Amino acid sequence: MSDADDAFIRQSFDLIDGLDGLSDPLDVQKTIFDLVARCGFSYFAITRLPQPSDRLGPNLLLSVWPEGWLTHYDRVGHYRYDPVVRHCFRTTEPFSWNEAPLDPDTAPQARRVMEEAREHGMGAGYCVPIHDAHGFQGGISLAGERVEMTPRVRRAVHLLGLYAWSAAARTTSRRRKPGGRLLSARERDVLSCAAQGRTQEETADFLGVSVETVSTYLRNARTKIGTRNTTHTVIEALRLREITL
Amino acid sequence: MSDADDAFIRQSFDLIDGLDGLSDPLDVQKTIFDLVARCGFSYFAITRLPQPSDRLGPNLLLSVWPEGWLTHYDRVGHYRYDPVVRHCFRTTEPFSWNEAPLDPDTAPQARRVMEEAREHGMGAGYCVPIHDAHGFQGGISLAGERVEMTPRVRRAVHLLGLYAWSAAARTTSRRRKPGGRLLSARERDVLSCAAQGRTQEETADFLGVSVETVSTYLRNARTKIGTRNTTHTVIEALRLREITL
DNA sequence: GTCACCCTCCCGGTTTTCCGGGATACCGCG
DNA sequence: CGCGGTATCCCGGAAAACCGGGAGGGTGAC
Repeated sequence: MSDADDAFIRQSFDLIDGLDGLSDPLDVQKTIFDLVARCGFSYFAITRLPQPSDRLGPNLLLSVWPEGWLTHYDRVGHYRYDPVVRHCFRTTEPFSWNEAPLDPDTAPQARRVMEEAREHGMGAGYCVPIHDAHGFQGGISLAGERVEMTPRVRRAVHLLGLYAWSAAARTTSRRRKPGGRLLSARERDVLSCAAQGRTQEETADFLGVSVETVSTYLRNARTKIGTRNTTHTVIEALRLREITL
Repeated sequence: MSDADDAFIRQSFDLIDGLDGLSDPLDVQKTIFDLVARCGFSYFAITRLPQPSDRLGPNLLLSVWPEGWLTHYDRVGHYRYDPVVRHCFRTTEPFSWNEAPLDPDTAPQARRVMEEAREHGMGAGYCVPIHDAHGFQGGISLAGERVEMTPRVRRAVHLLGLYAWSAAARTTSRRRKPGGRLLSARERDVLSCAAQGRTQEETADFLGVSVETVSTYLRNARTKIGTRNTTHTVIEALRLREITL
C-alpha cells in the first residue's frame, strides 16, 4: 500500500505500455532488467519451454543470468529435475522458488539444483509460468539473494511477466517461420481433417485430392514425427503446435 | 496515463488484495461489479467452461447479467456457436468481443448470438479467458453498450480477471463431481492409450483385458461423445478434459 | 544441373478398426 | 426386485488404415 509500491506499479504499467513498440529484444531485455532490479532481483530469464529438449539453452529468449550458470545447468542436465520447471507444468499462478514442491522420486537431484543455484548467487527466486491454450509454454524467472516483495508488487510482477513474455517471444522470432516447421502445409491439412474425425476418403474429397495422396501425407507425417498411427500423430502434432483445434 | 486510469488501477489492486479475505461469493460479486461499473460496463459474468455441457447456466460462477438472457442463451443453444466462447479456446489474451473471429462454417449462428446479445443491452464486451495447466478453463466477460477502455485499464482488467476468477472458483465451491463425467474410468484408460499410439491389441495387453473389451470401450466412448472414430474421440475427450496428455 | 523437398497419384497385400449384433456378471438405486 | 450402468468377453463381415514400394512434375538452393 506504500508509495513505493504504487510507484513500482505505475512503472510496471508504463513498461508494459511501452513493450508493444519495441522490436529489438535487447531493448526489451534492458527495460525489463531495470524494473526487475528495482524489486531487489539481480537476474532474470525469459524462456520458452517444454519442447523436445532436455536443455534450457536453446529455449532461452532473454536473460540476465550469472556467468557460467546456464552452461553448467545444461551440462549437468538440471533441466530434468529442476523443481521450478516442474512446478510450472502444474500451475499458472506465480510462485516463489521455495514454494515449488519436490517430487519424492527426484528430491535429491532437485535439492542439488537449488543448492547450486544458491551458490551462484540465486538463493531465492520468483517464477511466473506462462501457459497458452495448449498448456505450459514457458516462463519468466526472477532471481537474487533474497526475495522480498509485497503481495501487491508480486501481482504487478505477475502482469509484467505475462506481457514481457509475449514481447520476448515476439521480438526474438526464433523459429515461427514455416522453415522451422517439421510438417508441410498439406501434411498439416490432412492432420487437421483427421482431428475432426474425417476418414481419408472424406479428407481427400475435402481437399480435392485422391485418397492415395492423403494416405501418403499421413504416412509422411507419421515418419517425420516418429509416431505409430494417425491418432498418435494428431496428438503429437497438436503438442508440437503443427496444428490447432 | 491519466489520473483516472491510475485511480482505477489502484482500486483494482486494492480489490485484488482484498479478494483473498473474502469467503462469501456475493461479496466477491459485489466488489467486482463495483469496479466493473467504473469502467463503463453494465454486466459481467465469471464462468467455468468447457465441461461436458452445451449450456452455460450450470457453469456460471458469478454474474450480473441481463434479465432473461441466460435462460434464452441456454434454451437456444447459443453456447455452441458463441464466437467469444470459441475464441477463448484459442487464446489466453484478453480480447474485445468484436475481435472474436467467426468460424466460416458457423458464421450465421455466431452472428445471431452477437445480434441477440446486442438486443439485450450488450453491444460490446471484453473477455478475459482463463487457462490452467490443461488448457481452457473458463473466463470472465464484461459487457455493456460500448467498450471504451484505455490500454492501461485493459491490462488492469486483465489482472483483475485472473484473480477474480480464482476467487470466484474458490468461493463458489461448485465442485464437479467425478460423477459428472461422461466417460467411465476404463473408457478413459483406453483413450489415453490410444492417444499414446497404442493399437487396440497393445492396449488390451497393457490393461490386461481382451481386445474385444478394448474395442467395446472405444465404441462406447465414441457413441457417448458422439464422435466418428478413435482419433476424433481422443481429441474430443481431450477437449472435454476426460483425459490428459 | 543435380539435390532435396514437396505435391500428386497408383498398386497390392496386410493389419487394424469399425459395426452391430450378441452374452454374463456385478453393482447401486429406488 | 427389476433397471441402468459398468466391466468383461465373443463373433463375423465390412470398412478403413497401414505398409512399402514406385513415379512424374514442380520449385528452390547450392
